[in-house]
Amino acid sequence: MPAKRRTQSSSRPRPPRRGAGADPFADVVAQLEAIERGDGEGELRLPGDVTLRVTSLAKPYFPGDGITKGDLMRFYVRVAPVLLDAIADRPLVLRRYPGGIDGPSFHQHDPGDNTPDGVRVEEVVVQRGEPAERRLVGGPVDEPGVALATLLYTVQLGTIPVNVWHSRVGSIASPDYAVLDLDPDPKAGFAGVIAVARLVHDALARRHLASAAKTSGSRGIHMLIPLPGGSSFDDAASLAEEIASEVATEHPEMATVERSLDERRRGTVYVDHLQNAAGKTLAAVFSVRARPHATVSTPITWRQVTTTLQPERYTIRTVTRQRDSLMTRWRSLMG
DNA sequence: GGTCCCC
DNA sequence: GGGGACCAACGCCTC
DNA sequence: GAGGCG
Repeated sequence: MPAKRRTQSSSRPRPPRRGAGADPFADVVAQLEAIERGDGEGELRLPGDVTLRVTSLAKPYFPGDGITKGDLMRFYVRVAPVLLDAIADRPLVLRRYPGGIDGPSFHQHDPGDNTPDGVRVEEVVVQRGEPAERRLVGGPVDEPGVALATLLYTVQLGTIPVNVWHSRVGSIASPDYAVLDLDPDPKAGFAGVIAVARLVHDALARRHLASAAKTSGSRGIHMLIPLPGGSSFDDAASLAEEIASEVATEHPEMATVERSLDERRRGTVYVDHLQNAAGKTLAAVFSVRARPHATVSTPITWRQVTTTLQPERYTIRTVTRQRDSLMTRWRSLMG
């Protein structure tokens, strides 16, 4: 059973707050709470006359933390003002955990032929010269009902992390960022990740390149480097390789680009530059990870990239409390 | 988690 | 209506 | 082509 939840004195949705903190989907949160308090099954009414059937909302997805499928859906609705922008027009790759994080999981690209009305499916040219394939695609920014339905449908299927392509339909061959994934050896720990992140940041700054950082939600940091329009995956891959190799060459005690676990020097941080390719995905900002405590990929500032930063402190619960400032932060980092 | 098929 | 079988990725690297 | 890796 889910953990005991505070009973609300009223089922009335909270009035939206003003400014950046406005909560345009408070009513959807309230609907999810009502359905979960009932038998866990129901029909969500979303903006633009879109509806979505949801089931099993009381099912524990993070059993050690009392976090249910309904809690996961509500979290995504609460960060939707930024998350929907981040995934708009991007093909989605599902990783489904139908029994929660302690059960089996599997990947899914093809959404099948029977997706509900209101959920966005597009024919996407996955590989140049190959026939287009059906893919779930993050809803367009000007259709919040479709965008929300598509996101929540993936969760309805048991998806936990929101994994998206680096490019968007309409310019599917052009990633809008390059990514470096900093992943510490167990001996390196997060202090090592922070040190290497600063080195990467400096290497980029020397080239007058901006970057944005977020916790991966796991043990590392994702660094995103916005690219000019029209950049290719080759452009992204070669930039990422150049930066990663430079840092690893200059600081072999701290950083490595060696992919083999056996060959990787202990105590180093793996600077993974190989994810810049068509069809590869990254956990979006505010994606929840299928890990204990429901950790969240959370924007961080350079002032915060210090040894006091503890990535495991960013969870569904803590990020919900700070969401207004965190959403504002990501908007200022990525425009 | 969803779908299809068969009892 | 219930139960059971079956389905659900991929790119890039090194060897 | 297989296996490792993410």
